[in-house]
Amino acid sequence: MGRAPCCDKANVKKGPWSPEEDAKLKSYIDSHGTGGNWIALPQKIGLKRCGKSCRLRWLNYLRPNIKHGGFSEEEDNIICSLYISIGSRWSIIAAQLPGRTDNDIKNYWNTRLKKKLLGKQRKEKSSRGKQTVPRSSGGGPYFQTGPPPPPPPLLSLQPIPYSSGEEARFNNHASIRRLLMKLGGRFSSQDPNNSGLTPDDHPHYPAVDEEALLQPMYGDPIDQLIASSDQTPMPDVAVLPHSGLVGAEVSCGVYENPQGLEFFYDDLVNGSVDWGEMNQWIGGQNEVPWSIINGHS
DNA sequence: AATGCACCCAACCGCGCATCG
DNA sequence: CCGATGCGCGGTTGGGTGCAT
Repeated sequence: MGRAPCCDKANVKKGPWSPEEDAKLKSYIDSHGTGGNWIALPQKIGLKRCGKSCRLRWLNYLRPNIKHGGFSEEEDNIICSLYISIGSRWSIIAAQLPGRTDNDIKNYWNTRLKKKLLGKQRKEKSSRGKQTVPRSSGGGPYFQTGPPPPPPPLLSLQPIPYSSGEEARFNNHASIRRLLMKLGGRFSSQDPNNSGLTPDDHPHYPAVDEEALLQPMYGDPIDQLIASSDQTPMPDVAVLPHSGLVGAEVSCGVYENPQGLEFFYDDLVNGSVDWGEMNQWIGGQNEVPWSIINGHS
C-alpha cells in the first residue's frame, strides 16, 4: 500500500508555468497569503495545479527578493564550506544566503560547483602521487564513483575574510562553526586516538570554548577540506586538525596547509601522520587539537 | 547548415516529519 | 495513542539551449 497522492494527478496541469498562472498565484498570495493550506489553494484561485507545485513556484520564483544566477565567489565559498561540512542540506545552506532558494543552490552545486571542486581535488591528488583506492559501492553521499570525467576548469576560491562583527549572516568561519554546533557539533581539545576511544565513545565533550571558535582558521577551508571521492570507505565521524570546522558527514579528506604539507584523513586516523610537521603547521602547540562532531548516528 | 552532444535549470516525485483530530 | 493529512526537503527528470563537429 502506497501513500495516497497529494492531488488528483489526472486533473492537474504539469509542466512550465504560464505568465497568467504566475499572476494568479502571486496576486492571491500577495493579498491573502497562502492561507496555511497549499493543497486547497489552487482550487480557491481556480488553478489546475497541484498544491505542491504552487508552493514550489511561489518559493522558488514568485516570492519577493529572489535572486537568480550570478553567484558570487563569496557565495561559492559559503556553499562549498557548508556542503563539505553538513552535506546536501540545501534548505540550511539556502537560509544563509539571502535571496537564494534551496533549489537554486542545489542546481548550482550539481551543475557547476561540484565539478569545479572535483577538478581541483583531482589535480591535488594526482600531484601528490598517492595511489588511490576505489571506494566501495554505496559508500557515501558526496561524490560519484566510476571512471573520472575529463578535468573541468578549476575553481578559484579565495579565503573568506574573518569578521568578528558579522552575526546575522553566515559569511565567516566563526558563524559557520556556530551553525555546525547548532546542528549538533561539539568541539574538543582531546585527541580520540590518544585516548583510545573512538569519537562515538565520546557522548559528552568538554564545554565549547567560544573564544577558540572565534579564532580565524588556517587557510582556506576548501583547501583544507576537499573530500576524497575514491579514498577508503567513509569514516563515521569527521576529525579535522585544529580548524574546528567539522561536519557530521565529512568523509576522508586531504588537508593542505600553507606550507604545502598534506595530511590524509586515513593517515591521521591510522597514526601515520608526522605529528611534528602537524604541530608546526598548527602553531607549535604540544598537542594537536581535534575537533569532533557527534551529531551523527 | 545540420546534427549530435553536453549542459542548465525548472519542475516533478516520493519520502520523512510534524501536526491535528 | 494512532491514523490521516499537509508540509518541507532532497533526489531526479526532461525540455530547452548553446556549442562543437
